[in-house]
Amino acid sequence: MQVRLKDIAKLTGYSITTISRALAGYADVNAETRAFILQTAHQLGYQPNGIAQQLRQQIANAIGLIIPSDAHDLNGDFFSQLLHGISAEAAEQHFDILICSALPGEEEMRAYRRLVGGNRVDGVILARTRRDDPRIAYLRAKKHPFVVSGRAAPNEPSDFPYIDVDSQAAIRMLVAHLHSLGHRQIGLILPPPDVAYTGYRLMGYQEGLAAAGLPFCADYLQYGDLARSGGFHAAQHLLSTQPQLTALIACNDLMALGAISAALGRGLRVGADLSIVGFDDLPAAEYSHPPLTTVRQPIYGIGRRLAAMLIGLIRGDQSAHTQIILQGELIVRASSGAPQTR
Amino acid sequence: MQVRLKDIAKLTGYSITTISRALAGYADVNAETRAFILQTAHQLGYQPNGIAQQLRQQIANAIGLIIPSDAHDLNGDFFSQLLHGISAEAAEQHFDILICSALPGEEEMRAYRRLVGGNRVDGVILARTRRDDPRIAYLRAKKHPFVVSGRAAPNEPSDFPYIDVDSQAAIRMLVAHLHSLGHRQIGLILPPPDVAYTGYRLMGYQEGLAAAGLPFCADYLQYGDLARSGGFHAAQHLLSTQPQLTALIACNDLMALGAISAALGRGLRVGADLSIVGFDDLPAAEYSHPPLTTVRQPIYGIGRRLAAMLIGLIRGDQSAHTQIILQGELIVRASSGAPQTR
DNA sequence: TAAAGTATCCAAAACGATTTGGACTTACTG
DNA sequence: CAGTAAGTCCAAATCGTTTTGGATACTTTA
Repeated sequence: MQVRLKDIAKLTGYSITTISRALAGYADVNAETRAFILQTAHQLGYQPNGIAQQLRQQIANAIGLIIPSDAHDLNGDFFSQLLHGISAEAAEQHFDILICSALPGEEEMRAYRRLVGGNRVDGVILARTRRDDPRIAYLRAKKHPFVVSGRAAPNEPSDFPYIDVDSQAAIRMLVAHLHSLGHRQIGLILPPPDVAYTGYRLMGYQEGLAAAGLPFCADYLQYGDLARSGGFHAAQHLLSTQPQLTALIACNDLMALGAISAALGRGLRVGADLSIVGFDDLPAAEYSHPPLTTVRQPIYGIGRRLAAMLIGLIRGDQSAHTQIILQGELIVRASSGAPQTR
Repeated sequence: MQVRLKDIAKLTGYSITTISRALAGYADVNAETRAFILQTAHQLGYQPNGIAQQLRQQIANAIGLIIPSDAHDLNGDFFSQLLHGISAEAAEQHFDILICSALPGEEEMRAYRRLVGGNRVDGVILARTRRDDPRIAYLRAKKHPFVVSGRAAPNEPSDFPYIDVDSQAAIRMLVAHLHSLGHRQIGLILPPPDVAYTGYRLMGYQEGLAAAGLPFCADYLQYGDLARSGGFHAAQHLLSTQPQLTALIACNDLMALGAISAALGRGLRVGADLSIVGFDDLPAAEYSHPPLTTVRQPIYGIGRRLAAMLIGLIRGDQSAHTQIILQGELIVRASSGAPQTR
């Protein structure tokens, strides 16, 4: 069934060693012999057994990605773009990606132990850092290569390689943008409190208000679940309890899209009666109605760079142990405009 | 560093065999001995080397998924929902998912050979079947377990296990829906011709027209790339060359969303001046403006069932070799309405 | 009391590759 | 012509498990 080195050896009359070395391109094999062996191998459709290679070489040529499966739809576009970037880079470097989804908590840690402790992957990419993240503690203790999409929360040490967007500055930028349009009452829809970057975004909001000389009001805050529905409900609540708001900042695009739905549902003209801005610049942002003002985060590129960093670490390149903070880019579209009183 | 059976053996004084059998729960190990071994193993943080287990047991406990990476964003929600379903089921059955992205063509086939021929996965899930799909030919020849999301094209044999939605009937349903609202000029935005299901959707359209007593007009057809931009451009073209159209059927939701953008951009009121319907019922459909009339396809559930089928096949359960065709569910929302002349 | 059974344990052989450390020829060098 | 170098090849060890086929000692049975 499966062709092994042994079969080629038997057929050609050479030893397994020679077959292996011929295929691997070592110089101590006669050119004719190698040609003969290569031809036979090809004829038999030989494909090395990856598992055996991995065992012998002690490398899996795979990186692990454990997806928090609580998100109803994995946060759709964000994850799929990140994954796309990761897998593109991994493919180029001949790495596979081992994915497994698990609920945060004990099940998730079991998955990490199986993949990491079980030597099934050479490194891991972590996404959606949480506060006091047990995964990071585990990987750090294991001294297993890993890179993270997103720093640790503000008051925690980020002593690991990561790529993150300066969301603090980005939110400041959004506040400034809205302030410059004339907005004075700006609400904020935050990610869940246990998400690591929530702190940065809240700080950015407060700094932005301060810079604009606007007061901070805790009633203008709402937490959402990062999905459309979370944004929808948060906006519903804010708009009914704080009708003086003329603008909403949602901490990601999906929640912004949900907020737009809520606003339209209440008969508000988004971009005029109410401005709504997001964060991510998902493909959906450009095609929403109205198109969404947001901060662009190069998710695909981040995925690629994360994979490249991780593979560098796996290969022992210590210079890959870096911490990168990217600046987001403000993308102004029609969902934000000067406030109008009807 | 890494704890092996040998280490536990040395520490406890028992043989590797006994350690292995104790951990595996065999009856020929004394209860006290087992307790002692288990405790020591736990103390050392023993985690079996998955690679070695795989080699010895000749199973990888992993299923493969090769993503066509041509799609700019992997078709975002669709893939991420499918993946979510697959990984949820796989996780429950203790299978991992090996993902690798590759451009359709030679690179893709290399990836298949590496994963399948290299014994790195026990089975493969195929998505986005294409006409005359070389991947299917390869897997069939290898007699490697695989399941497919989507049948082969209409004129090709579908002699493999799959799950598909009866998109022919679904498109008929959409045509009937639009016809019942009063539409007589209905355009169609199709997937690329090499996609296997394109044929079914076109047939459904033609049958729907026939059932409604409407003539078929080839000028009412446009091909898109399954992404928002494809729908946008296809709609642009149709609306400018065939201004008599009062309704557009897009063969997936993303293209429908793109088409809505195009229509709104031309100042049309979607659901009144122009009705637009889609296919999939992605999360985005519910939150679009106007909300999208579409046919629901249980993507997450399909992912789960595909994974369950595949794992059944891997375990040798021949009853898992089935072909399932699901009926879509018409979801009427505001993007379709009676045609109005302005 | 011999035979048969039971309870525990283990050495060695897999799984399929890579790599080490030579062996054996033949050709070159001083 | 002895000694060294170069060119080919290969047996065996190794990676970390699981499993086979006993071995050994102690109990029970006839």
